[in-house]
Amino acid sequence: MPTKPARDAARAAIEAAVRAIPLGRVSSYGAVARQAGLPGRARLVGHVLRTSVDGELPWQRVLHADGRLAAPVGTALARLQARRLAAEGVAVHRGRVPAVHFAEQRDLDAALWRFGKEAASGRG
DNA sequence: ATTTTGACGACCC
DNA sequence: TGGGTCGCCAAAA
Repeated sequence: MPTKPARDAARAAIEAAVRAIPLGRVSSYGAVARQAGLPGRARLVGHVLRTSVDGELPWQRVLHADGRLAAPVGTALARLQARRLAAEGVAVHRGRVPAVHFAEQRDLDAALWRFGKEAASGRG
C-alpha cells in the first residue's frame, strides 16, 4: 500500500498501451497516453517508461509526436533505441522515424501515402 | 510545504 | 526549421 491506487492504475494502463503497439510499428507519448485513457498526460508516459521495471516492455516503440527518438541523437539512450527499432524492422534516420511507421494515422497525407503503397502492392 | 525537473506536446512567432 | 511559452503533473530536491 505504499503507492496510491490511482497512480498504479495509470502506470498499468500506460504499460498496457505500450505493450499493445504492434511489432514493427511505433507510437508517440501523447498517443499512448490517450490510448491509456489519460489524454494530455504525455509526460507521465515518459515518466513511466523511464522508471519501468518491466524488461519486456517495448519502450523503444514510443517516440516524440514528431518522430524523434526519446533522447537526443548521440546519447546512449538514442543509440539503444535506434538499435532496438532496427532489430524489429523500423529504420531510424538521423534520430527520427518517419510518420509512416506510426501505428495510428497521424494525418491525412500519411494515411493516403500508406493507402497508395498498400493498394499498389495488392494488400490492404 | 515549495521549487525544480522531466524519455511531452500543441501553439505561436 | 528553430526557438520560446504554456499546460500537465509525478518525483525528486
